[in-house]
Amino acid sequence: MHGCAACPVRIDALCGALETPDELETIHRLGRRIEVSRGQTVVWEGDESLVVGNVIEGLLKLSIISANGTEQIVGLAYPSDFIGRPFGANAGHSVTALVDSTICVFPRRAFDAFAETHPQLGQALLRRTLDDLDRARQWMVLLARKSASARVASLLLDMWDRCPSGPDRTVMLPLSRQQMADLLGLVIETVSRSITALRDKGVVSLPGGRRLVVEEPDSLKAIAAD
Amino acid sequence: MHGCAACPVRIDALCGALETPDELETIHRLGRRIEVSRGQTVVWEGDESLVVGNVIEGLLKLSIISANGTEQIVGLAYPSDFIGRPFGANAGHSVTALVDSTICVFPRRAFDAFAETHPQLGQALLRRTLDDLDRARQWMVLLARKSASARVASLLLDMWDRCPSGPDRTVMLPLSRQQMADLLGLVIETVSRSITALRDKGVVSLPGGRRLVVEEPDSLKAIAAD
DNA sequence: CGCGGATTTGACCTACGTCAACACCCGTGG
DNA sequence: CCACGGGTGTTGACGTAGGTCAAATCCGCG
Repeated sequence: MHGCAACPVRIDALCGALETPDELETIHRLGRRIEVSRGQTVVWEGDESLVVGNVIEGLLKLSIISANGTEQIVGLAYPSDFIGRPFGANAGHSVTALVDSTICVFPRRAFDAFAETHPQLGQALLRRTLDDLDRARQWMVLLARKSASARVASLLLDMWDRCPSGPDRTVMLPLSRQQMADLLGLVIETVSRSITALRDKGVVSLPGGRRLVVEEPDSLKAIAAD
Repeated sequence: MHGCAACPVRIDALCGALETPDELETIHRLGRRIEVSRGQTVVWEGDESLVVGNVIEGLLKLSIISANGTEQIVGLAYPSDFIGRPFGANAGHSVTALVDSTICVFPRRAFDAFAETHPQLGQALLRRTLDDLDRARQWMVLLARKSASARVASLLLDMWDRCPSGPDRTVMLPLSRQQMADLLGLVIETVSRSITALRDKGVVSLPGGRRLVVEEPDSLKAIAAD
């Protein structure tokens, strides 16, 4: 028993769309809560997605290896986000844990069948996917048009409001410089230089250990805008 | 009467998911076939999408104006593609005709209601949206990692198999250099230079008037790969 | 203390952007 | 028939943001 009733993301995640005790019971029996450790991959680019599921805790990356060998991170999955590729098509990207995470997985075929017979769930997944698409397109603008410093500033702002942060304006950055670079379409040195430039301007400070303090949110927003 | 039965894209478009005569009749009464001329916008970025619909004939762009004023094309809509943003959220991008086109539009609210009561349609839209998302992420890799010439080569290949082309390897390019630049995250001069470089290498030839002949498909593919 | 990975810093180079001419294509009108 | 003009595309000269390569420096951990 993993207790959907006690699931910390039930309301926000896809399952929140299910209402009758009957439905909940069925999906409950389908799902299995698993722990994935940092670096572990749960879906491989190009393979049929064997599982789909919800992120309960942690952070995963969605990534594609480009022809020239560099990795591009095409999305992040935070708690309550849905991962995997339902309905037949092969996964367009890998899904890998960036930090130790716990996810609730369903066998893909069983999930497909369940979704087809429970319109509520299909509906909810559709809305979620439309939102993901909007976000992906917004990110395309960043990749295509923004300067390195604007990209970095955008990312830091993103993480500031999506990541566990202290009461002061401190964020614990979950990404290495390399991962930021993979996400922003830059190289590691450029990310590093951009961040130190922000520090030198007093916009952020770096108390060490992947901690970041946003000293001047407005300046950061201005830089992020381009 | 605009005759869904005679619609050239009915099978491929979203409506292909509807099966009973009853459903078809209902959606038929909801839809209206309209002509949009080159340059005309049917959905505005940031506004609530008043209409959604299917492209019947022509080509539209999905675009976002970035903070610094440059336009980024985040997608193209070919015949049988779905356009507009159902379900509440404001449109993340504008939709504008690149050439004179004809589309079949539905009032957004009525479509939303119809989709919620007809799971078949919701299902079909979900599959389509998942595909769009995969494509958008693939495009992110191009924008983030590929060289200018690889981007241009990728685009030419894309258009070669999606656009009406002669029995020889001739394509009628539907995009101006500016539009290609907006799509590829480049400036117009760079696009122009890349294309002439391809011509000089004998990979393509340009018989004038926006026509393009792919002389060496394999070379073009190699360049597109990076 | 010493090791290995992550991050920073520096010197240098190049792909692409910028700015400015110029050429081409086509319809209009003298 | 040719002159003209505006939109679209090409070419050239030049500058720079960010990539590359290499060397410190930092930091957590046995």
